[in-house]
This record gives sequence, C-alpha cells and structure tokens, in this order.
Amino acid sequence: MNECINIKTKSSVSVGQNQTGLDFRAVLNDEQYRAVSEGDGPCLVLAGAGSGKTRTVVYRVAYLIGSGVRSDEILLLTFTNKAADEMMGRISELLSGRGEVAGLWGGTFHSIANRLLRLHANRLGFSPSFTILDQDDAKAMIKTCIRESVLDSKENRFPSPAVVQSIASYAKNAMVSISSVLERRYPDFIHLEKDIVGILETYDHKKRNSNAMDFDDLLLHLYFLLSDEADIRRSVAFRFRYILVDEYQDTNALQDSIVRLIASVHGNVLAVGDDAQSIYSFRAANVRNILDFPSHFPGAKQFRLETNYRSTPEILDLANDVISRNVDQFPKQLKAVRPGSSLPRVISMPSAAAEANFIAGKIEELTKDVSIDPHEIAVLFRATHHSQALEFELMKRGLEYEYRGGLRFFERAHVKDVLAFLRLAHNFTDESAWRRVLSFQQGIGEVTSDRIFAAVLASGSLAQALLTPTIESVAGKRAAIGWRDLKEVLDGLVSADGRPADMIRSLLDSSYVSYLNAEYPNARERLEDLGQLASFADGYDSTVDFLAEVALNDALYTKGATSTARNRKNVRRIVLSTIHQSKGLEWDTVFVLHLTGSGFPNQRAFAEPGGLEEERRLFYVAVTRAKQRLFLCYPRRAGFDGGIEYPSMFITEVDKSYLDLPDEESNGVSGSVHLFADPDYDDETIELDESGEIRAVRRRLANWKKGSFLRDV
DNA sequence: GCCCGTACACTTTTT
DNA sequence: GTGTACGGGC
Ligand SMILES: Nc1ncnc2c1ncn2[C@@H]1O[C@H](COP(=O)(O)OP(=O)(O)OP(=O)(O)O)[C@@H](O)[C@H]1O
Repeated sequence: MNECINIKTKSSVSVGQNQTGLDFRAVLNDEQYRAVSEGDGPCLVLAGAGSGKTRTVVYRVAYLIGSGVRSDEILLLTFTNKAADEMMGRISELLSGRGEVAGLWGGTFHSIANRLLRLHANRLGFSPSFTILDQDDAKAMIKTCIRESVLDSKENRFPSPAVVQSIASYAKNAMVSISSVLERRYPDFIHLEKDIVGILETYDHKKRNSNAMDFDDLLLHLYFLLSDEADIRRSVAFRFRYILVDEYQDTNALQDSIVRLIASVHGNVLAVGDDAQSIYSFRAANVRNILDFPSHFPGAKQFRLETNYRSTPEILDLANDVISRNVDQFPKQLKAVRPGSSLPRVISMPSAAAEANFIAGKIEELTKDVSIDPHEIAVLFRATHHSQALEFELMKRGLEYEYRGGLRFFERAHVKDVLAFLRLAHNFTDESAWRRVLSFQQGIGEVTSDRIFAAVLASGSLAQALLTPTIESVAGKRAAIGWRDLKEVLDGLVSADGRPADMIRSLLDSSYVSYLNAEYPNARERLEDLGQLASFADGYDSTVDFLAEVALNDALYTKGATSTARNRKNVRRIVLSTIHQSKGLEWDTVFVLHLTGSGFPNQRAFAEPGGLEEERRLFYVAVTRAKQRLFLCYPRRAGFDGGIEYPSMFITEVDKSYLDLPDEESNGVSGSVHLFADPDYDDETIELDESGEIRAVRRRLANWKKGSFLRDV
C-alpha cells in the first residue's frame, strides 16, 4: 500500500476526478471505480485476497468527501485497531491538506460504540463516564460472582471464570441464549445452565453498580440504545449518511444488527470482505452475514474484483490450491498480474532453534544483501508461543522487531494495577478496581476484600472511606498494615488528582513501588514500563478519555505507546505477528513459522465443527499476505519434550508443483523424520533404531533447556 | 475462619 | 509465567 498519491496535474483533467484532485480512474480498475463512484445504496464487494477491497473503501471515502459529503457523516468500521489506523492514515494521506479527515468517524466496532455510548449513556442508566472492563477484568469479576453464588448443584468441577466469561461473551455476540451456547459449544455444562445464568445476572448487577461495561456490553448496549430508543436511532442513523465496513465476513450477529440499525435511514452501506478469510468464529463471527448481505439489503449492488495485485502468480497459485480444499465456500476467480518469480519455499529444520536461526539468517541476508526494507518482512504464526525461539534468536543477533499478538502493553499486570488506582480516583464504586488493588495488600484476602469493599460503598465517597475508622475495624488486625498502606497510596493519589499523568507519577512515588520490588525479580523493567505509561498519559487531560482509549487498545498505534526502549517508532523494524493480526496487511517477504501437524492446524480446532476449515482459511490468510517471497517453515522436533513433529497437513496436502520442497522430500517416506529435511542442517541425524533416537532426543533437550534458561534471564 | 506458601496444570486466535 | 487447588499456620 505504498504507491504514490496521484495528484491532479494542471494539464490533465479526466472524468475520474472530483474535488479532491485525485485521478480515481488512474489508480482503480473499472470495477473498483464503479464501486467508488456509483456506490450509493447498499453495495457488496465480495472478493478474494489482495484484490483491492480495502483500496476501494479508502478511495470511496476520499471520493465521498470530494463530492461534498461532510466527513462527520461517514462511518468507517473496521475489525482491528491496526486496520483502522492504516485506513485512516491512508485517507488523510490522500486528502492531505484538506483537513477534513479529523471529523471522520473511523475505528473498530468497539471504539465507535464507546464514542456513541458516551453521548447517550444516561438513557441506559449509566453515567457517561462509565469504565470499560477488559477481558481480564471481566474474568476477575466473574470469579467473584462465582464465589458469592450459592451453587444449586453440588458440582465440584464448575467451569472456570474464563469459561463462564467466554460463554457469556459468545451468547451476547451471537445474540443467542446461554442454553444454546451450552448446547452448541459446552455440552458438558448444560445441566449448569441455571447456575451460570444466575452468576451472569450477578455479574450484570455488579457492572451496573460500578458504572462499568465489558467489551461485549459496549456492543450490546449500543444495540439496545439503537433498537429501543427510536429517537436516538433516528438521529444516529440520520447522521451517518454513509457506512463502510471492512472485513465484513468477520462480523457477528450483534455487529451486523448494529450496522443495519445505523443504516436504517439512508441505507448507504458498503460492505467489503472475503468469506475465505473468515477467521474469527471463536468470537461468534458468522460468514452468513456477508453471504446474506444481498437479502438483508434488497437491491444491493454487487461488485466483482478478480485481479490480485498483491502477490506473484506462484504465491497466488498456492493460495488458490489451499483454499480449494475447503468444501464450504463461495467460488471466486482470482488472477495474478504481477510478474512471475520463484516458488514458495518449504523449510524443514531439526528444531525450533534451528528454524529460528534460519529465519534470522535469511532476514539478515535480505535486509543487507538484497536491501529489503525490514518493515517489508513479516514472520507470522498461529499461536504466540510459537515465536519464542525466534524472539530469542533475534535478540541474540540484535535485530529489532515489532511484536503483534499476545499480551499488550496495557494488559500487563503492573500497568493494570496502576490503571486500577486511576479508576478508583475517578469512580470509587468501581468494584473490579477495588478488588484488584486490595488483592495485593498484606493480610487482605478475598473475605476481607469483600468486607472492605462493602464498607467503602457504605461510607459514600472515597474521601470519606479514607477518613472513616469503620474500615479498620471491619478489616481486622491482620489486614491493618495492608489497609494503612493502601490508604496512604490513595491519599497521595487524591491530592495529585487532576491529570492522569500526575496521578501515575504519584503512584511511582508510593509504596506500590516497594510492592513491585518485593514481588517481581524484574521490577526495574516494570517500573520502566510505568514511567512510559506516565509519559504516554501526558497527552491526556481527561482521565475518562485516557482510561477508555487504553482499555480499547485504541491508543496503541496512533500515539505510539510502546513497551520497551528498543521498541521506539520511526525505526523500520521487521514484524512478528499472529496471523489473526496480519489480516488486511501485506509484506514483501513473509515467513510462516511452526507449520507442524500439532501446531497448525491447532489441535483444539478439530473439536469444533468447521474448525479445520477455519484453520485452513487462517493458513490462506497467511499465504496471501506475501507479495514477493514466501517461506513455509517447520521444525522436526519441538515442544517442551523435544518430541517429533510432522509437517502440517496444509503443506503436505497441496499440489507439490506449487512448492519448492527440500531435496530429500523425494526420498522421504511419509511420516519419516527426514521428510522435507534440509540438507544444510541435517547434522543431527535421528536414527530410527531405539538407542539412536534416545541419544538425539537427549541432545535436543539439553539445548532446549539452555535456551529456555537464557530466555528467562 | 482466613491468609498465604507451595505444588501443579496449562498456555489459540481479539475487542 | 499465570492461574487454581490444597494444606499448614496464624
Ligand atoms: N487497481 C489497482 N491497481 C494497482 N494496484 C492495486 C489496485 N488495487 C489494489 N492494488 C494493490 O493491491 C494490494 C492489495 O490491495 P488491498 O489491500 O486493497 O486488497 P484487499 O482485497 O483488501 O486484500 P485482503 O483481502 O487481503 O485484505 C495493495 O498493495 C494495493 O495497493
């Protein structure tokens, strides 16, 4: 996405232009141009990877603004913050100097829901300064609800807070009852329906009393606001003349309903997506939403994009072969236009460490010898722990990288502790925040935490709670030290009240620091994180805004909040990412890591109906991220016990003529450890007789242990 | 009754 | 490295 912007030159004025001065004809094909220029009413672009769907959306926004549509009448919905950021950046580049982009409503469904709910929260019985609970907060709160509930059944294996949370989440997003989620996804717990429903009712009460919403509530409450409050629906739907939704295949029932409600006045919806790239079914995403779009929006125009501009024909051939193995799909044409190059390479290595070593070496070669921009190289993986060996290797070589996936900066325990303090200063009824800060005080456990929280509520305000002696007596002797410490910290916080950054700095000067030092060997790193959090917070005057953006991970990309000093922006770094987070993006060179039979497809996927096809779509997404070079890598031994691994079925099932396989493959018997062996790294031959195999395993184990020890340091 | 140390299991994907 | 389960000790 980095070709230059076509600004009108004085001499050439083509029909494809409007007031933006952009030559739309020159940068779009005919079908794209039609979608951009004749896109009033409901429109659907259902097309394959790299066919220019996102580009269509971006230029459509530019076109609308150029045609006199006010930017605040346009709603652009995306799936991830990264995607939102990329598109907004692209649009403001296109319209540079026009300064109209600022008014555009663009972001994830959750962040748009947040903005709308802030305006109308009182209609729902919330205050507009409500707090957002992330998944971790939600789990912790549900844990309390489970503990408080008197369980009907004497079941000793009650589902964990994480499971209850995911049941609740799925039900809301799919807009179905708890019992149907249990039937479909957790049949083992069907008999616990009553208990679970009761616990979730308690959870809802607690959230209301705390003026808090979890991620799912953001969508659900927006839905209720739009469906039940006719005047608000009319004004919101009237306001947004144009709605554009990227990656529509990954919307769930709740999101789809929200789009339909917001479109209820003007009906100008541009939905863009690819059913072959639907990879969020665990979040209740449903491909039916895009496939049924024409029947939900009668008269919808459909546009076919059948040219892949992104990848070489070799990469596209492989991708088409991969996806053709899925039975359940909407057939699409996709032709390459880029010049031919080399076949995607399969790389087999004896171990995860060797795999990492190969990739790191190849990256150095590409960046130094071939002068590839490091930011045009990505390493993709199914699960975050697959990248551990590579991270280790990259650090060893001093290669900087950007990491996308797993725990985010704002989700780290110490960051969340500090945020909990800020939440309390802002709203003393925030139960989840109280529980969090009480949980790490000396002598205060769950029971004392219950008592203190009840006494705090009864006292009527934070200031009063800090003054009143009742809490001391309620807490008891053992908890006295803990409560005194906490009170001191909160006192400091209250006197620093005002800007979020000041409050964070007051915490950095409190007994919380001694707690960190006592608790964590890496306290210094954690303190550095908190220092960064403080300087990041300098950009905010409002604690509410700060907390909301941080909870939604909204602030992450645009404002450059990063975890460590080496992760500074403006440096072109290679990207390590989960495949899920790579959606919609592209790189010159892509490595896919850990393509083993047990790692990818993920074993758990087999338990779900349609799970394997979803894994294959995930592989399809990974393959189609590559523009020029693609490496498919797997270790022949991996895991904590250094067990034998076989190549993923996604490698073995495709037509061999689409892959550049290692030499040995032709001799390899299926199931042999030599399958696809790379001759360069074949020093560690595994004998198939018993003694030889044991010896080899021992050596690998020793190496692995060394690696894991160093990682911990 | 309540807290806290220790042993143990488990770790897909995201807002 | 994180969350839960259990038993000793205050
Ligand atoms: N008409 C065009 N002419 C030249 N290049 C184009 C054209 N349309 C799109 N491209 C380029 O093709 C690449 C893929 O486009 P884009 O990201 O919009 O595709 P997409 O359909 O959204 O892909 P995906 O489904 O994988 O997200 C980009 O580099 C884009 O700049």
